[in-house]
Amino acid sequence: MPKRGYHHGNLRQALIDAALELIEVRGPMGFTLSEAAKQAGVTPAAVYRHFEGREDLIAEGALQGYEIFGDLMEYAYQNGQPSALEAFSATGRAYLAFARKYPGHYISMFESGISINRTPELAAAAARANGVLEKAATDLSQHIPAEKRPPAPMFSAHIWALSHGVVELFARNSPGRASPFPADDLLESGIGIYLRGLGLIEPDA
Amino acid sequence: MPKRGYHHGNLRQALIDAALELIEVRGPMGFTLSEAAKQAGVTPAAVYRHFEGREDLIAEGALQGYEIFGDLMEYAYQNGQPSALEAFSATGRAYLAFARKYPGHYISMFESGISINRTPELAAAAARANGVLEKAATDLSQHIPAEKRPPAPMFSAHIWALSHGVVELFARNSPGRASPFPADDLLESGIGIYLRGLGLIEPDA
DNA sequence: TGTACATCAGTGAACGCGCGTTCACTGATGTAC
DNA sequence: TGTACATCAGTGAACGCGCGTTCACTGATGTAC
Repeated sequence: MPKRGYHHGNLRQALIDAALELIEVRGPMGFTLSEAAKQAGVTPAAVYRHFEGREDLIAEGALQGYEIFGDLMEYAYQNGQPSALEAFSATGRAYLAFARKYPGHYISMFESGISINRTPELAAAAARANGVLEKAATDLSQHIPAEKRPPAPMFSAHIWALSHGVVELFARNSPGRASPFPADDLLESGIGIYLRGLGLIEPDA
Repeated sequence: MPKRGYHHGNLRQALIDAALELIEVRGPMGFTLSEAAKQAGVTPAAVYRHFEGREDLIAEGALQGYEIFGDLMEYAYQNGQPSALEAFSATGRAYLAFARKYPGHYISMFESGISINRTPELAAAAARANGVLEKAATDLSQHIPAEKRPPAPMFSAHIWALSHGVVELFARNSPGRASPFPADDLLESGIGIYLRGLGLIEPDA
């Protein structure tokens, strides 16, 4: 574990961090390699010592995002055990918390146009994160009477879509679009109503 | 109603159409004024006869989008009358149909970073579209026992978020992210479960 | 510990490119008489 | 109908800019002896 590397210390990570900050501020397309280099205190050409190019830099940010995301989801899932319901709810909250805390990562992952199949590592990291949500959904669906049970991937997709929509429309400050309610409340209550619709919590709770 | 205008005919609209097509293909930031001009068969400088600049061109596309969107939502709402439930469901379907049919408009409206308050016309058009969904939600909420009734704007926001999430994650071809189910089914079933959770449709329907 | 050498992270200049925007212009269309 | 003039939509050249990427280089760091 080197305290400081050759010249910069850890330029590779510094570039990724700079890129993520810029992506958060300028959007995925507004991000420029040159500006990231400048922000890391380095010439644009130096970037090519660590990355193949602009796209590669973004992809690396997305990869780290999926890893953090997967960790958070897994932790939330474990933490909610042994209650399937609590585990599921916790993953929903973790989703929003991640989007809040790591907006640059979130944008790189979901809005940058980077394909999930760009590299095997990226595909694997994304699959792992997705797997946690699906597992939580599967656990939960055991509690639904078989005849009225929707496929677990379907209601996992519902929750994912709801979460993503809340993030995009109400958690991020869409210019001029005021949130009618705090995003957390919106997601929490939305999931609550949805789960009631599945018969998983009491109708008059 | 001129058959053909001075030189081009109706360059203004041709530019908007070209911009919308490009935005659909290249994303909101990948869109360039020059390319739109070229696609309309005209010099980039000609754009400035009709628009103040690049942003103005995008904003005009967004405005037309909100107008079409508002019309569709209103039509769906009216068409579902007198059933509050049917009217509400129809607006949900209309949302997805709009995103499908007018992707360029959709992106200009929700993903381009154009502020809704850029011009009074834009703000008004957006407010009208939003108003239809809120009205449908309000109508519907009359059927919920008052003590367990969430505020109408809240559950309008839920449905909006769910719809938006489905569009972003599963209707648009996110690179490498395969949809587990057709988007329509996903939205329809999601809304169904949600409404059941509100006690608006029979629990064992 | 000291010296000679190898490594390689970062430099700085250069490139070709397409961008958004400006400007004086031109020439087709519309209008007055 | 024909002519002279006004309008103004679109042209084409030019601008300054920042971009991503390349390249030969340099000089600090690490290593062998």
